[in-house]
Amino acid sequence: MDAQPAGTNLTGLRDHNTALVMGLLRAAPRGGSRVELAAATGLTPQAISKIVARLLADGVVEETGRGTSTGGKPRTLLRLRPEAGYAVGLAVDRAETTVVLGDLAGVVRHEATHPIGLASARPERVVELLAAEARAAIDKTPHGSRVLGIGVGCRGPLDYASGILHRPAGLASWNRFPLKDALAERLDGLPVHVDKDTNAAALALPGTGGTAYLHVADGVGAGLLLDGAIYRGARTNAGEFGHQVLQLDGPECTCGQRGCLEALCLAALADGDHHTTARLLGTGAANLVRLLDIDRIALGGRVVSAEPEIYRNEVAAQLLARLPEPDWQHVAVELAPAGAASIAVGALELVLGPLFSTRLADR
Amino acid sequence: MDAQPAGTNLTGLRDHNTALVMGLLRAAPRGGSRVELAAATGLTPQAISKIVARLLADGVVEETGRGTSTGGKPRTLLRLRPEAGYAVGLAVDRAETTVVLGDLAGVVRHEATHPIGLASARPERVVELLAAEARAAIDKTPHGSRVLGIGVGCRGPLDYASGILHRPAGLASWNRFPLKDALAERLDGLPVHVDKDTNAAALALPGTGGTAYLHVADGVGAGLLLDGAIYRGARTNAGEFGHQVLQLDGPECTCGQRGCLEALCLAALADGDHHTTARLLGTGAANLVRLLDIDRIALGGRVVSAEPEIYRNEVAAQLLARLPEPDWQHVAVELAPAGAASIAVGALELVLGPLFSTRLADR
DNA sequence: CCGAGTTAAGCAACACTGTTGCTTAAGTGC
DNA sequence: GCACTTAAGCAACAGTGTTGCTTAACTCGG
Repeated sequence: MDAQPAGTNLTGLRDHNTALVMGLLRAAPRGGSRVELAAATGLTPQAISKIVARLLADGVVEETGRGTSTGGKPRTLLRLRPEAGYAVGLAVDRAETTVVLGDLAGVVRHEATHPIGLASARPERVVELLAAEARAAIDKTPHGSRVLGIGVGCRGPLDYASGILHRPAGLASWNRFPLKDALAERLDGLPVHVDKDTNAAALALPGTGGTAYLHVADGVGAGLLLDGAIYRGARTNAGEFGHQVLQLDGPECTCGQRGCLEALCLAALADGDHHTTARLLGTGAANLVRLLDIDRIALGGRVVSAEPEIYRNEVAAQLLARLPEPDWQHVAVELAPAGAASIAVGALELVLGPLFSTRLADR
Repeated sequence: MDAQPAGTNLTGLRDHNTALVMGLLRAAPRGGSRVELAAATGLTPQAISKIVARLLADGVVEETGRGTSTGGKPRTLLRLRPEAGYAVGLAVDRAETTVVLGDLAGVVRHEATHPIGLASARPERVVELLAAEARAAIDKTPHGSRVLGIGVGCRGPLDYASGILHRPAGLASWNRFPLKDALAERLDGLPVHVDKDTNAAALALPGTGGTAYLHVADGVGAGLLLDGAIYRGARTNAGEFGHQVLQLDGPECTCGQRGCLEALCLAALADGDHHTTARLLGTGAANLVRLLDIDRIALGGRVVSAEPEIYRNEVAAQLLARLPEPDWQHVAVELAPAGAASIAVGALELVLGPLFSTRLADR
């Protein structure tokens, strides 16, 4: 008789509804009103008034004027006060790091790239430099600002809960390195979240719902947004999209199998054949859509950025050809914003996301 | 500004905690105590006492004696009163239907199989017969019992929310048939849930957490239990495990692709080659494990039941060979209980499950 | 121009949740 | 037999969203 699920008390109830309201306001950049919030949450207008009053007192929300009347008193427009909180997002690659400072609304206030990466030095030294970069970003905020935490996107495998890396390819010295705790220690206990770069990139996508982000660079990976949240799996290592076998008797892959999607793609890329690579990616995507019934696919990564239209068109074409009912099973294929900055923006979301939605049993 | 997520009030809070307590008691067949419930939920003992008092008054829970003392007053043992509620589970196949009557604890009180299936007659007539079978099962309950609802497991595709079938293979007359509403209408509005047979089979598995149930019979499908709940996807049609492409230039499949796992398996089965079929299944399972980081796989379906040990051993062997770190990524491979009864038991769970856990934003 | 109608938002009292502080019940162990 | 320990209940409480009503602010028709 023990389990994860926790009971909830009045504090939890309040926090849940408050997060819900904040989330709705964030999703409405033009500003929402109390009435709309009441309709969207199912709570009474009076309850919303109380919640909003607390948020106004905390300086998290502000009134920005009046909407147009619909026959009576016009609605008072509300919006998040972006400067009520800041977060730092890091995209740590092998050779360089992109740092982003974002406000509560997720808008990037500052961005920089530095030649510090996982392969730059010993882990302890790299962490020191990363912490310094994070501090520098924090120093850009107005004096006395609330800093909510730091999100880091880097290559996996890693354990999300503990923030410990697990044998990252070609980076033996990082094996079992507690990146999360090491960073937190050097930043006075500021909350730190470390996730795979593919998950961070998926979080940077606009919109919500079910989406698979497919990443093609040195390898082929995926970030899965299922029911609006990153799906991580039992050992927080889900998303190994590239090592699905597509050709039983195919070429050997570094992972030990034969005919992995990644091995096939990299072989085609060696010939500069983006069309074949895209077709293979589309085939893998079709497998994924059928298994998970996902209705949106986003493509990103260095390779995709080289020939974005080829990838978008070819993947869309493969899905159309391979799914028996393209109208019922329609899948939107999009290009994700290019570059490491979007990973850093997604890392921000690791910090900000929990403020805007709670599952109400998370604590 | 609109979305699914609903705000929660005191009623929702109470229902959430109540369901949590009931769920913990169900999971502890030997009986739990108030103290244990408090520890497991994080609520205060007093709050648990109040919740338990309500459940005792409702007759849903009963005290069954005292536990052993640990130095002080012994704990009062509590357990669910199984006869506090009943549900009916139907496993509807092409040619026959298994009906199960289960109590609140999920124990089967009555079971029967009838030669009525989707292909037996026109849909309207079949629904009439199914409703009659459900009524017959309900009549086995003591007079005045509370009947909670009916769960149905049948072949897909179908829409879980509306309970409408969508072009089931070889059953054209059932296309777009509103099975859920038709059954509910003939059963005086009793709650009805209709889900794919593979999802029902997954729900029948003991234990919780992340599990993939792989089903091999006429076709190859899967039911995905992610984070303890059935994952259904955007159009509630997730689990199309059999139509993943494993061999790009393989034989043609009925779905229009080439080299689907299902096509390869069926070809091997035509030769009676269970070893090859099992090996292919294991390859597909490895793809799935890498994508979803699942730590438990259950095997079922008519074909598996014919040679269960071959399938278990071969799938386990494939996973061991194909996952680079068998200790970190250990996957338990089990055999699911055989037969249609287990699908019917899982269908029960469609009704009972929501009583024992709520996501607290489901309404 | 003005009053009726409409819509938004606040005030006050309320119902009901889990919490807190204390008491009572029912065992163990020296 | 008494001190100690653990379980469970009682009573008062803090704080949530709800209900009923009032006030604010705008539209519209005559």
